[in-house]
Formats: sequence, structure tokens, C-alpha cells
Amino acid sequence: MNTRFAVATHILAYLAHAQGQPVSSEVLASSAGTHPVVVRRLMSNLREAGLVQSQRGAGGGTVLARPPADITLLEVFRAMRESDPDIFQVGSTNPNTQCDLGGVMQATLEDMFGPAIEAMRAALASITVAQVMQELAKRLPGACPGAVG
Amino acid sequence: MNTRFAVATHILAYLAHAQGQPVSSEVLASSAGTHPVVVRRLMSNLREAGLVQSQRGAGGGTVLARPPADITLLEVFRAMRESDPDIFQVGSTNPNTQCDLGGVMQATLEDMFGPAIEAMRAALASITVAQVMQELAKRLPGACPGAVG
DNA sequence: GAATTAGTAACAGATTTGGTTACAAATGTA
DNA sequence: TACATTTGTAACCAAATCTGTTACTAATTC
Repeated sequence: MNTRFAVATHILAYLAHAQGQPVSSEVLASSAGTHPVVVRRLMSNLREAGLVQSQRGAGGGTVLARPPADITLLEVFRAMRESDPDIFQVGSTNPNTQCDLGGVMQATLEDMFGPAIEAMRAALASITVAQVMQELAKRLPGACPGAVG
Repeated sequence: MNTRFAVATHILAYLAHAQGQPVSSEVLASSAGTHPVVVRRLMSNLREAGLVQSQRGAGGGTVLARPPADITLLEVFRAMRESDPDIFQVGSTNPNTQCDLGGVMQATLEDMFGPAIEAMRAALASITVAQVMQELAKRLPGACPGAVG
């Protein structure tokens, strides 16, 4: 999952840098050091989340669906976790014993984690893809010719 | 991992309620709805983290090593993740391409996540096992006879 | 010495993940 | 139209991980 998130952010930063020019999954995979199909799988999530748009056929590829300054890392994070209900969904314990401690424990932990989760959400929501791209540009002093890289 | 954390917190809350009386892995496993060996495995981590102490032999079991008000959920969380370096250690991408975007991306993301991680750590550190136990007690109006339960 | 309990290794089954191949569908171009 | 390109997706494999379980040793009490 950490890898998925890193690759997704990598991809979005690349697309932001491409400024509306479609980029193929092959190019993105090469930049991210993975397989094109892996990129397309991730892209499927990002597309459902409304972060990117793709076009098939020759000259096709993927572009950002919204301005990079409007896409937060929280959205990216969520896009990677569609299936899972939430980050800190505490796994259920004690499913079937006499007393319902398992359920109560789960509800209690979820409630007590509320502030922790909210804190992290807020922090993630304060970072945009545009900021990531800028920070990357700062750190890549022309090291990668012609790419974000 | 979510399950491990939930079970660990479950165990610690139980031990806090036991007030220094040793509790066997069998009792804890029964309460948490898992297997005694699973409990002992988790306990191994908690012991290394200095959160509990165990004693073998008849009448043995595990007790809290410190007052429950001094044990934070952040410590529990860390005890469950000894192996992993950190929660949001972003997986490395692009290990070996011409340009070092992978490494730069990883460093960048880690830096940008800093505030998010810190926010969550702070929130977790503000919750103690004693608070969890109290909250549990509130929600279990004698439902579980003689136990936390 | 017997009973009890933790500590730990080892294994099976389920789940997840990443990489890969394969192929259909869509799209641009000659 | 024919062909090349590119996405979308299914299917599969290998590796890793996690949970439950069995089995055994070590320690401790009675």
C-alpha cells in the first residue's frame, strides 16, 4: 500500500509537470520503475476518484482532470484505499464470545482514534500535488533530462 | 496489523483492570477471541517494549510493567511495528533508473508527510491505556460478568 | 515429581501484493 | 480500410504476510 501511494503521487506529479500533455502508461511506468500494467491498475483508481482522465488509442494517455493545486494528498490517499473503509479501521476482535467486549472495544478504539485520524487527514489535506511537484523540481537540479523525471 | 493493534490494546486494558494480578495468555485469548499463542506472540513485542512483564509457571501470567496512566497508545502502536521503520515509510519507487527520481520522490514525500505523521503521533501519544480502560468500563454496564471483560 | 504457564519454533491456510502475459476495445494515421 | 498505438481488464504466478494451530522446551509452584 505504501508503494501504491508513492507511485500514485509520483504519477500525479509527473502529470502535473506535463501540463495537459497526455502521458502513456509506459512512460510513467519507466519513470516510476514499475510495469505499465501496474500503472494502469493504479490509474483505474485515480480515474474513479476523478483525479485523472485517460484516452485510448494512438497518441493517447492520461492527463490530470483538475488543476494540480486543487488535488490534495488526502484525495490520493483515499483513492488508493477505496476498498478499505478507513485507515484505522481497527480489526474486530472477539467476534462471538459470551460478552460483547469485542464490539465495544472496537467502537471504543475507533472513537478514541478519532482525533488522531482527523489530525492526519487534515495534514494530508493541506498538501497539494502542485506543492509536491514544486518541491520535486527544487530537488532535481536538472538531474533528469527532460522529465520530472 | 490493525488486528494486532486492537488485540494489543485489548490485552493492555484487561491487564490494567486486573490491577497487578497476573493474567494467563489463555484467559486473555479467550477475552480477545483469539489463540493463546497469538497472545503470547504479541506479548513478546509488548515485553520488549517494556510495557508488560511475564512470569512462567503455575500461577504465572502477565502484568503491566508500568502504571496504565503512563502507557500511551503511541507506545503500543510502536511496539506492534518494531520491524517496520515507520508508519508512512513510503515504499521506494524507481530503484535503479538513469535519474534518481525514485530516491528524490521518496525523500520528498517523507518530508511532506512529516507534519501528518507528527500530528498522528501527537494524537496517539495523548491517549493512555488508563483512559481506554475507563472508556471501556463506561460502555460495559456489567455486561461481562467479572471481566473487563 | 506433577501440574501449570510462558517462550518459541514450525507449519498450514488465507489474503495481499507486484510483476507479467494476454487479449479486447478504442483511437489516430496512412 | 488496414494498421499501429494505447488503454482497460482479466488471469496467473511468485513472494510476502498474517492468523491460527500444534508441538516442544524452560521455568515455576505445589
